[in-house]
Amino acid sequence: MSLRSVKPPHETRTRILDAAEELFMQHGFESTSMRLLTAKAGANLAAVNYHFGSKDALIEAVFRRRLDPMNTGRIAELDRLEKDAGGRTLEPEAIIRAFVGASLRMIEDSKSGGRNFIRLLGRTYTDPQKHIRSLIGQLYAPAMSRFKAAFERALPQMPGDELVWRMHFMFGTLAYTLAATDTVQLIAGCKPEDRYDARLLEARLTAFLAAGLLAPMHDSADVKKAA
Amino acid sequence: MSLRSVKPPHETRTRILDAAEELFMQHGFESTSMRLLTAKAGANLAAVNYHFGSKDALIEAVFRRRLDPMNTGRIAELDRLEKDAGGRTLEPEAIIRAFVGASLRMIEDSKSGGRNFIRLLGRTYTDPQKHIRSLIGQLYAPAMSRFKAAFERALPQMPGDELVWRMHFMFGTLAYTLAATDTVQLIAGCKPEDRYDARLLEARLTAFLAAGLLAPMHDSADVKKAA
DNA sequence: CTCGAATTCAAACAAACGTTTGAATGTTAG
DNA sequence: CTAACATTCAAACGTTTGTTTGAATTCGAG
Repeated sequence: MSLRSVKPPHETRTRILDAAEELFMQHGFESTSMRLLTAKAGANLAAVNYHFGSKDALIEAVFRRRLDPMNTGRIAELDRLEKDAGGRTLEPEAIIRAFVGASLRMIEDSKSGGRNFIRLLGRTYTDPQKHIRSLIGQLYAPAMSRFKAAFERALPQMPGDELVWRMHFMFGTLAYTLAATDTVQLIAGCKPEDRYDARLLEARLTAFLAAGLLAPMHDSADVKKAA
Repeated sequence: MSLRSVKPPHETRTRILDAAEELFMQHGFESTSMRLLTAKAGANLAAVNYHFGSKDALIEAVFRRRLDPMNTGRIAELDRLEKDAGGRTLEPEAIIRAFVGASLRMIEDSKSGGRNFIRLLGRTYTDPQKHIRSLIGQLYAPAMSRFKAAFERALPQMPGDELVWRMHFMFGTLAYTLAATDTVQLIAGCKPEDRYDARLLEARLTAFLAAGLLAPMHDSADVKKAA
């Protein structure tokens, strides 16, 4: 009985998930073959089908493993904020920080594959395959409705459809910022040194999002007049 | 000599590009087979390799066909704005409108495949394959540096790295808004009726982006203190 | 140790992939 | 018409894909 035999519960299962996370991020779902994946995981080719059933089921497992804890953490953080505030209404910026903080905290974690996952996730919101998008949507639904309710309380004067759009814009900014690593940075001729100084990025991102969320309402008369 | 024989210069070439645009948008690059693509275009399986050389070269041609005119149009619009303004500095919101306008105008065009292309484009900024991202970056480079210079003139007090980040956020918001069709909308429980009323969307998007661009600077002391 | 379940393994499966080939067809100019 | 070129076509190429199989191996409980 060696020191290492402390009974890892699903060792190869976990190794496969880690390898999948990294390879899916690097090459995408289709371009990652089971042969490359299992080789990287140090497992047999048949291991994926044995442990997960199919490649599609593996993809689903990759997202469930991280997304469920991440979003329950978001909700818990929001609950904590509201409890601390007593009856007072929350600052919109505090709600934003609770949402983006969960993503940015995961990006700092380069030890486990959190960074890989966040970049993979950001790209998957716009994946061509409908069943993948609907899986993501399903995993996000509880947190999203919870945060929408919080924003509605914090911004009672904002029309419902306007809030939905501004949440959409905010979500898009976050997703793209985390997923796109070089495209615009290179174009703008910027050194990517502080790219993932998460604290500085959080300050910049939160300032941008809060201003956008609180932007003065567009004059709908202008829109109709111009039409 | 029938009426139809008015000598279309590259009929099948164009049909292939149109079919590729739609199928790449629906299923992605890898999941779109040459057999399905050529069948939809009404061409022979070998036609793609004959007219373009390879599947990768076809992908490149799909982007070049639309992206080059779109970005030269952006630059021309910006030139026009600056000429009309004489020596006065432009409003940041006007610069934003010149940039997003080109995308939104193309989305209104459902006759030709502009709408398909915009959604495909929005997803491709974060494509896993590096040579695809670098192609996009190369096609965007002239417009991007031109708009960066315009923003620098309009916002002389903003530090350079802050401007780069805020342009990155704006670009991401636009890209995601155009590419993501259902993910967040369904989550938020919103009817997608006015999804592509381009005029209303432009008003909403411009208001959000302008506010974000002009957001009060984050206090870097806060960032360092918290660290 | 022994048995039965869980896991790993090498090998093979049929299907689909992008690409190439060489002949057939269509088009244009002399 | 003929010659030369451009395009289309059916067929086949060699790889690679995700998955399955059945035997070998490992492992934990009686």
